Amino acid sequence: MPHPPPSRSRGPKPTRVDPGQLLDAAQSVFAADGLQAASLRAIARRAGCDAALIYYHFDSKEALFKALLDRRFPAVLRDMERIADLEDTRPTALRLWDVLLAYHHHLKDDPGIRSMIRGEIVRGAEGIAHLIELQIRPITTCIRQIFDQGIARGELRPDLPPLLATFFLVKMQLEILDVLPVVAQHLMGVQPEVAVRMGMHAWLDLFWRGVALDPSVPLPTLPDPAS
Amino acid sequence: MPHPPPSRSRGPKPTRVDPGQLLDAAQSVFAADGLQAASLRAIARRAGCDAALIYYHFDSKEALFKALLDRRFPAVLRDMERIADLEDTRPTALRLWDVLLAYHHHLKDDPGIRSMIRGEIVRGAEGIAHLIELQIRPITTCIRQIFDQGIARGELRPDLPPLLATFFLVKMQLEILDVLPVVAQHLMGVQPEVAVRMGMHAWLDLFWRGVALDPSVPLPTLPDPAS
DNA sequence: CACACTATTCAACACGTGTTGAATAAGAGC
DNA sequence: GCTCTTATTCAACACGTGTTGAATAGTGTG
Repeated sequence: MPHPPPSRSRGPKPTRVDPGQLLDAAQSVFAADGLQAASLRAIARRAGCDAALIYYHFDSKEALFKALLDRRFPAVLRDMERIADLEDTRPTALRLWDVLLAYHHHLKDDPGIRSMIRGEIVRGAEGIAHLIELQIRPITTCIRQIFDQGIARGELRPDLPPLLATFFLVKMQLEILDVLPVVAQHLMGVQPEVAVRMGMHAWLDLFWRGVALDPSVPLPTLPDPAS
Repeated sequence: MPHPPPSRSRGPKPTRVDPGQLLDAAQSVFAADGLQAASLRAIARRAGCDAALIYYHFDSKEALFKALLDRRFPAVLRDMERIADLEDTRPTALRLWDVLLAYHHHLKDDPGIRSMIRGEIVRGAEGIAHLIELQIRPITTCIRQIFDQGIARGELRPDLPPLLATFFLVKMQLEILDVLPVVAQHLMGVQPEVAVRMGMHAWLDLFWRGVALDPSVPLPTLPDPAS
């Protein structure tokens, strides 16, 4: 008997699994395991369906990940465009702090996307590199504009290389989100959120002295990141 | 005929494959693919032997990786201990630059170890985390001492948090080695070594202003990293 | 009621993985 | 020349992977 019972479980369920739920599941599994190590079966398990269903909604694992980026990055870009607005005349230090806060807000709960992007960049990935550049470049362009404006307004050193400054600012913020909590817990026994908060303040403090035209002017009071 | 020819190729080869060669092969494959993605068969192919031979010299993939760390880190630690020596009375800025140079010298050709360590830290790896801490902690302790000495000598801000400063200094150096070359090539069309050199100089310039007691004293001339 | 469409699962495929046990060739020691 | 040890390969195992094609249950439409 090769056909034991004709298995009653096929066909649409009463509770449908829409693509959004699949993306949610994919996000948390990617977040926990990374792009390479995350398996479609694990994602399906989390979404409460079979792995094959993913292929009904998406073309491939890579397409699933691409959809994840498409869902997440526009919001980050919108925030950055707001901060980089020419009519924003607040002190540059505050605007740079807002940049850090925006990264914190959008990416703090998604180590998967952070490590993924970084990993693909480091590996010089041919596959989705152009996509990443498509999503990331507009964001870094905004930040670069903030530096240019800060120089023009006489708040920043005129010899500051904006591209490297941008790299330093956001790269360290990502490392504060990714690495610092683990290191701080091991070495200081400090809770992750505390480590991130302390790290962000210390980083902008150091960075500001590094880029300001007059490092002796103190930083304005910076609001803690919302947890 | 289940036994076609009794296959002449077993037994020791005239050209032996000693563990050192296996480590060399492992290093470059880990470097290219990362710990998780690197396969023993790929390592064996590179070493010109069968994957099973790895199990003759090492207990497992993880033990192979551990041996790799054991071979590499003592040299880094020795350099750091030299730089952190209390009798080194050179300007603190120069000593910090030496720290960057040491990282550059020992790790510039080994993205594998860099990404691996970082990856395991980020993942909060239980498995080899204690090992990593065993190898890494002494190194960071040295750097921390340089900061403490710099504060005591009146060169650095007394309110500087040494642990976070250490984190910032070396984390960015690693990102300059890992990420900056790729980003710089994409965005500025600059050669990798040039990007690293520019990045290191710009980073110490920014960092020094951030940590110095008097940011207005200029940096001494810093020698380029040897390529 | 019948038909088409949609969302879902099942079973399999081909492949790659870390790992192991047995077989075996070369060299060393007696 | 025999034997023991060492270094090596082969073949397989059990498993996990991304992916596909067919089967099927529910839903909406004519």
